[in-house]
Amino acid sequence: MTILRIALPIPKRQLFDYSYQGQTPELGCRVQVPFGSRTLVGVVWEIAEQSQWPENKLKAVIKLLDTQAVFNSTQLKLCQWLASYYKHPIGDVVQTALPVALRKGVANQQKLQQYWCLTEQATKLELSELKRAPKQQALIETLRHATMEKSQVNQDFGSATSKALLNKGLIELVEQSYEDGEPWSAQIKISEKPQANVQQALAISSIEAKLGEFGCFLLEGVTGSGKTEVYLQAIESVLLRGQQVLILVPEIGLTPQTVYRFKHRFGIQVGVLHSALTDNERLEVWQQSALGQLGLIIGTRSAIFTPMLKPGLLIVDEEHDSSYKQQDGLRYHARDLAVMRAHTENIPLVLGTATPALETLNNALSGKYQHLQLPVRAGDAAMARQQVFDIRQQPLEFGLAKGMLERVALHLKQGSQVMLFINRRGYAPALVCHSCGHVEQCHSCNKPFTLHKSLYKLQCHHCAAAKPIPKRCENCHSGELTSQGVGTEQLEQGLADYFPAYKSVRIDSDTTRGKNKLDDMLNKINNNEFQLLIGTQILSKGHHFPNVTLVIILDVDGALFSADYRAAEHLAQLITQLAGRAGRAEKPGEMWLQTHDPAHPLLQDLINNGYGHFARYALLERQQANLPPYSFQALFKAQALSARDAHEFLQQVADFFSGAEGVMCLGPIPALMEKRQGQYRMQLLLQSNQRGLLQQALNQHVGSVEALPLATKVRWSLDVDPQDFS
DNA sequence: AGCACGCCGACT
DNA sequence: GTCGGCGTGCTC
Repeated sequence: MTILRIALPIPKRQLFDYSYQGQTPELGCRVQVPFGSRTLVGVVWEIAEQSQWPENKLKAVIKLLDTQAVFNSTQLKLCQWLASYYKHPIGDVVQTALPVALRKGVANQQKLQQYWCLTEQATKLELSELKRAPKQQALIETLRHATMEKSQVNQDFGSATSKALLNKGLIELVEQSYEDGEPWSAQIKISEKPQANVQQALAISSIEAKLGEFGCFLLEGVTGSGKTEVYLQAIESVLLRGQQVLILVPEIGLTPQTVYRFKHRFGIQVGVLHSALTDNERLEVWQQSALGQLGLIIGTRSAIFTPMLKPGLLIVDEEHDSSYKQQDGLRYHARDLAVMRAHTENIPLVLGTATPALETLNNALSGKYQHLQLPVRAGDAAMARQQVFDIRQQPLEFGLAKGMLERVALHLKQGSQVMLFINRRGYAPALVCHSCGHVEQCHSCNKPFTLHKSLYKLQCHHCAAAKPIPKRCENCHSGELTSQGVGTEQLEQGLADYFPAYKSVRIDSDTTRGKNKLDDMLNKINNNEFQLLIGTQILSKGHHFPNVTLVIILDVDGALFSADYRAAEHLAQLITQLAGRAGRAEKPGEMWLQTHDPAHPLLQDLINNGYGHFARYALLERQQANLPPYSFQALFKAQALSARDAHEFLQQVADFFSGAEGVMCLGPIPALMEKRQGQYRMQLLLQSNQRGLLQQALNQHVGSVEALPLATKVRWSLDVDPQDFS
């Protein structure tokens, strides 16, 4: 009898055995199996002759769903690695790696390609007959040159346009198998490319020299130094070899312009994977890539799982970006997985950024990665000059010092745009009673409510809680409630009142919610419709603001004195990214950092010597403090309605690890956010100087942790290489 | 995870 | 008497 050992979407670190009659399937095929009272879709992970499970309790596979495995050998290996490195249940890993449609058990068969072409009637048509329908006219015009895929038409013209033309009998839908279409390798047309400068050429040839084998590159290029051109020329070589390229970009960086740039350069279809796709659209890209029908695939974090028939190159753009680390479930880092993937596929990997993560820089400095540098800014770019502004004993108006307001006025008068950066949404981060000092707090999170004046609400930024703004203090009933601190909303309002002649806009997650809203706003900004730009993190990600000549960061102190040892690194990345995206050669920008500690060594190092120097200094500090990347961490988190349960559970976990060789055990201690959404949160940090020892200890004990009686009572997770300690 | 089983309180 | 609350435990 054949026993199939199945990975099921169940949070247990084990496989489930089923009997199977018939020809033995490949590993990586999906099956439908009975599980308790339900039926589940799982993946054949191992094949055995016999089972540990008593034969009378063994159930049979209901149905084999694939004749060909949905995972190729590379993906099987990567899943295996993920499960073993992150100590995560294999079934859950498989679940994460598979597109939703395939998880549900739909057939993994490619649909027919559908594209629109003109009917005979349309060839005789005078375009002027459609002059009242410009969109239809444009589509006809486009189709006169070439047929176009249905999905592409929907994206570019909208489905209403094609429907109208279909009804008029001017266009028709033609179907064919993707395999019958012209392959992308035959479609490549390289449009004109710029001449690479010396450093770019060196970087390109270094990458090209590694094609066909494993190699990891850190491409460190200041903003505007032409990283993308290096990508493009390396991609070109790979495509011309008939191989595929997978590019990862940060969540916010996947804009139509990014995609257009690649599509336009090579004249081929680009597979795009982002969060807004439907399950079927995602599956389609996955299938096309797996069958080698796409030359280029661009996507966010989870795109790293997309299979390729003929892989040639991996690129992780803005590799320092924190969105590459998944923060729930399987807490993998897409950049680290990319390294593993490049290794198993035997292809090169390029990690590109202006501000490398300290882990990555360390690997480059130690020679593990090849370090490619682009120090010169090409074309019309110039880095904004960075300076600190001492705000000790300075009165602040809506968070801004007087001297800063004067700078703002000056730049506005010169017809430039001004950008103000503050990492707090809302009007004010707290509402305080002036007579008794009581602060309005969210009862589920024990954190101050954020005041949102425009919404007439107090909102908790850690859970969904919100309530009307109270008139009186809930403690002493005094009517003197005052706001404490400054958020984007207050800053915008203050500036709007102070500079009534100029238009202001606020760019944060409150105002950019909704499809294309951010994109619209950015376009309007670059059309000079606004002069005062107030925003959060979002501003630093991937967008250029050539008309901005003044950037002010209001609150750098928070990050300099944070309990999170990565906060300074993130602040430096933010400052450097912002400085690189404002201004241009004939209109260089200036940047001011408001601080109470103008002499802070990290801050001084950053503004005087640049990110590269700062990062090396910060690495030295990490080394002295024995922090990552010089040590290795794993973080157990637990949350429960009672703080005692969470603590008790982690104490038992700590007891397992207390004797582990070379592993230090810190905790259990309350998490930085002690309470969230009504749950008490604790954590236990494990640290070792050797990755191997930490892994060994985890291997030895996760099983026992999982088996603890309390493990079913509290919500717990294990985060290997944690990024976020909140 | 999700579902059944089970043991207690408030309803027609 | 039963409907349903969610604690516990199991699933090949």
